[in-house]
Amino acid sequence: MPLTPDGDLCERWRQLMACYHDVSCALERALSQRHGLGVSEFETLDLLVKSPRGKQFVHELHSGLHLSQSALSRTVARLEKRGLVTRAMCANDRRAVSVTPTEEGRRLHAEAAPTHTAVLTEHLGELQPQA
Amino acid sequence: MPLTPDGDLCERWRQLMACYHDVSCALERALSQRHGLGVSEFETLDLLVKSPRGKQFVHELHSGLHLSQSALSRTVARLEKRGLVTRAMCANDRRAVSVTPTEEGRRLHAEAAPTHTAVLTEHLGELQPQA
DNA sequence: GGACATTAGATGCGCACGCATGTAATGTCT
DNA sequence: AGACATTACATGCGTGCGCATCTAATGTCC
Repeated sequence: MPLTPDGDLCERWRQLMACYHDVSCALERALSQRHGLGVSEFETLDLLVKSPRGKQFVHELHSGLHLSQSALSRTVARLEKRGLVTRAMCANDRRAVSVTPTEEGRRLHAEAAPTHTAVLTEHLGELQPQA
Repeated sequence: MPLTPDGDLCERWRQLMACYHDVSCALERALSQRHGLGVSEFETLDLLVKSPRGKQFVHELHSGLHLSQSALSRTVARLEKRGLVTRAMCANDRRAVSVTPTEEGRRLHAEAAPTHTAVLTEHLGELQPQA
């Protein structure tokens, strides 16, 4: 039984949901238990660490994450409170806030990334990459 | 750019998330605005209406929905409060609770189903049904 | 039949989310 | 420059979720 049998839309949606929830829950559990990070927090940290400039404005992060603006704002606040990122006002545009990962943030990300990959491999690996 | 380029796992996960959130949010908005139903509520109602016996036990619904047992319990409670389903104790096993859609529930489902299909078609239709 | 495990469902609790709104800074238009 | 719209972010609020736990009923084993 293929992952996307071509069948009706409803069936595709069902399978998409099933797959998403499976991976999503597994990620949440693994990241949370082993590193004390929620999925949103990890994804945010991930974007920051992989950013070329080493930092991102909040609205830049917003376009790369599936989070409402308010949720993102609070996620960054949580990360800052835990010392994983710092927030700084931008000089050019004093409305903008740039977010920079701290050393601790980079360390935790490096620690959690393998967990992230492992879960993805386990839950998304064998599921026919295509075909 | 194919939906699932075979690329690395991370990219597939990103696309899966993007697709899921897109459809999920669109569904939530449409069902909520036009029919006052959340996605979980619609899915629950949908399972009930399409059930051969015309009713389902809560734990049967549980295996067909991506909801925790507690979330499902509350979802059914919400549906009952709005008169869309009725809960009844099972005679054979007095722990079990069977859930039956009311006429109003069936009516609302019939009304909302086209919305559901429309959103799915719009957001999941053109996305290469397969390869 | 009595002790213990298991199953079905409900509920207390804390949390992350989205929506609406608030605040402040910037852009635009005349 | 002054009025108004827009952008960037924070925050009050309500809601749905998962986890842990509780109650009650059923199953199991001696």
